[in-house]
Amino acid sequence: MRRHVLIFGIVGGLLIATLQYTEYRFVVIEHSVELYGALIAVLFAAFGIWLGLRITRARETIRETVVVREIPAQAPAVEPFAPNTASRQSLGITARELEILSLVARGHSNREIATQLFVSENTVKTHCARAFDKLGAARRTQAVQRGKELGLLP
Amino acid sequence: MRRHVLIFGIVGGLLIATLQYTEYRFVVIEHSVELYGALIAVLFAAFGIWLGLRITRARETIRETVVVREIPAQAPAVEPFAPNTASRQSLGITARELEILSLVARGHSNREIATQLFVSENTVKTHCARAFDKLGAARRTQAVQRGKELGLLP
DNA sequence: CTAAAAATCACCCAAAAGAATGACGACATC
DNA sequence: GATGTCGTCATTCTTTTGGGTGATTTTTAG
Repeated sequence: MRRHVLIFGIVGGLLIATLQYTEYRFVVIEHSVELYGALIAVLFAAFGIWLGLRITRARETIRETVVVREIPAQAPAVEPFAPNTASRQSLGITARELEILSLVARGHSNREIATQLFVSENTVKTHCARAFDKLGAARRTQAVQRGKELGLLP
Repeated sequence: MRRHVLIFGIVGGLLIATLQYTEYRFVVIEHSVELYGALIAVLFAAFGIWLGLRITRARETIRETVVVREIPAQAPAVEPFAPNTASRQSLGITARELEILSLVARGHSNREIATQLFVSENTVKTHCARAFDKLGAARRTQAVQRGKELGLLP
C-alpha cells in the first residue's frame, strides 16, 4: 500500500522530469506533441490497468466469505462442487491454498497457475508446499489424491 | 482498497495542480502541453481502471455461482471399477501403460512404481511418456485428470 | 490500534519428472 | 521369415517440483 504511493510518486516525478525535459528539448524544436501525449497515455493506461487489477483482486478475497447455503440439490446434472469445509478447516488449509490445489488437480503447472492468478511462481510454490505439508503429501499427484479423498476436490 | 482510488485521485489532482503551476512558472508557450498531457493521462488511467475492473468481473461472477452444497466426506462405496476399454483402445493405450498410469494417479513417484513393478525407473518413464503422449498431457497431473475424464481411472 | 494469520515474493539447492533418442528381445501374425 | 507391437532399458539434457529459510506486506480479528 505504501509501496503503491511510493511507486506512484516516483513515476510521477519521472513524468514531470520528462515533461520538463521534453518541453525544452522538443517543443522548442516544434516536435510532435502527439508522440509525447501517446507516451503518457500508454504509461498511465498501464498504471491504471495494474491498479484496477489490484483493486479487484483485493475485493475478491473479501468475497470469499460468501455463500454457503443449502439447496434442494436434486439435479445432479452439472454437480456444483462445494469443498468440504470441515476437513479443510480441521487441516488448517486456507482458501487460497485450496484454490491453488484445485488448479494443480486440473493439471496445471506452477507457472500456469502463477500466470492465471497474477502472482509469482514462487508464491504458487509456497502455497503448494504448505498445502502438501498439511495434507501429508510429498508430491502433487499425492496431494490431489488426498484432496479428493477428503472431499476437498471434485 | 478503496483508498487506492482515493489516493490515486488526490495525487492525480495534485499532479494537475503541479502541472499548472509549472506552466505558470516555466511556460512561455501559448498552449499548455502539460495540461493536455495530464488530461489524457487521467483519461487513460481511468480507462485502465475501468478495463481492469471489467477483466476481473467475468471471473468474479463465475466464482459467485460456485458454492452450493456441502459434500459428505465419506469415501465412495467400494466399487470395483472397470476401466473403459473403448476409449482406452481408441487411444491406443496399452494395458501396461494404464497400469503405470493408475499408479501415478495414486500419487506414487516413478521410483516407487519401478520398485513396485520390478522394472527400472527408465522403463516407467518411457511408459509414462507414451501414455502422456496418447492422452495429450504434458504433466502427470494432467494425464491423471484426462484419464479420469475418459473413465480410464477411478 | 495492535497482534496474529495469510498472502506474497525471493533465493538456493536437490530431487524428480519429462523430452528425445536409440536399442534389443519376446511374441504374435501374416 | 518378415513385420509389427509391446515391453524393456540406457543416456543425455532440460524443465519442473519440492524443501528450507527468511522477509515483507496485506488482511483479519481482538
